[in-house]
Amino acid sequence: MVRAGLSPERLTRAGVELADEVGFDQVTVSALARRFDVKAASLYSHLKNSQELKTRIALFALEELADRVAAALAGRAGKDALEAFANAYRDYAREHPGRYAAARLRLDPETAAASAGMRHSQMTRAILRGYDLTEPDQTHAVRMLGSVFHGYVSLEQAGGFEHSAPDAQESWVWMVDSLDALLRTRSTP
Amino acid sequence: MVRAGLSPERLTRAGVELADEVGFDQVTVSALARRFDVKAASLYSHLKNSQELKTRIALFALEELADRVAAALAGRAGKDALEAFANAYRDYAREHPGRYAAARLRLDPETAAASAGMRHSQMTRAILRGYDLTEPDQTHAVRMLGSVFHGYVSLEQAGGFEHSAPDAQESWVWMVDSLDALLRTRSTP
DNA sequence: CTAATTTGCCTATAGGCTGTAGGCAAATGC
DNA sequence: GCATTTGCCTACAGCCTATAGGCAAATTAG
Repeated sequence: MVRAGLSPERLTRAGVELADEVGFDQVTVSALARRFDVKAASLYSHLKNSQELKTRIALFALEELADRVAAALAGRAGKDALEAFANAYRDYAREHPGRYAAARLRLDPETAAASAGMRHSQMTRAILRGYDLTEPDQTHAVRMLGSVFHGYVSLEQAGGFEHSAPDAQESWVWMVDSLDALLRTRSTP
Repeated sequence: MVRAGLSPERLTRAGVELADEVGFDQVTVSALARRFDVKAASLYSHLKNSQELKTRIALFALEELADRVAAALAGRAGKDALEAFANAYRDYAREHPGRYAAARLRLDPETAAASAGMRHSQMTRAILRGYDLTEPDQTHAVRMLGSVFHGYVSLEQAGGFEHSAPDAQESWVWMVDSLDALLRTRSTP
């Protein structure tokens, strides 16, 4: 009986791919075991439980998304940075719907603190440096950007803009434009 | 053996309450049966399957939320209407997290068409009458408002603003203010 | 008012997922 | 080569969805 060569890392990787294929909430220990042609019970030597699997996938997605956003932001400022940030976010969600859903998993405080979550908020704040906002406006703006991008991507993924004109892409551009204008209005140079 | 007096309507009502108590995705046929002190199999005379239960709860929530928003909007216009709309939305999510989650369930096209979903987009458009937007800006604005309100409420519910100052309420007011300013900027009287 | 029918909830059952316990064989170390 | 460790296995228990068929309560008909 040849061994499958399981490990937490390989299981996480496969879980990440499974999430994109069948949806994050369809990721189960059973389905993952089938993918390795192994019995479900065997996975419990490598994973404490299914929650740990989901958390690992979420952490992977948060990290990957942060990397992408960081790459997109490199060398950009102002509206350019805002657009790059917005598009990195939306593109990731479109390319990897399961990973994006995973990234929204609610983590327990200590896991969240050790996650790439901090990088995300730091990068959002970095964008706002181009707009000269002072506290508490900066925090308000961070929350607003997070809300609008997440909200849009989430509604788009749910098919909310599918059967109506104009194209979702147009609204996205309009929205990012509008946010840029708004932030410039709020800036105190 | 005294009968429990089940019906699709009573089951839906109880499901709605269960959703707020334990979370929408913890609503199961089994849990609902326990609540009526009845075996799970008995519910299948009244419900086709668990999907139907969830859909019914979603439709109830959409309707109830639309009613609330309609009441909040009555007699208001402009920024006043925008604030009322925003608050009706957020308050509902805070008071009834399970119902709010249910309202976000993806419905199949024909069910969606027969739902209160249309009322929601019509009411959003009604608010924008106060800002003299022309197409396609109006559609873009409808999508943006939907995104930002849903996004904020969703992040707030996920605890995203819990451990940081200032209070989530302050950011909300700031955001609604900003959206009003933005829409006025975009208006073409 | 009783008898027939319908309706409502039951038990039994099957299949899927999570998770634990204990077993055997492959890999590793001495 | 032999002992130990490791990895995946079977078996099982508990909970969930869903179907089939049964019996008794409620309703309708004569």
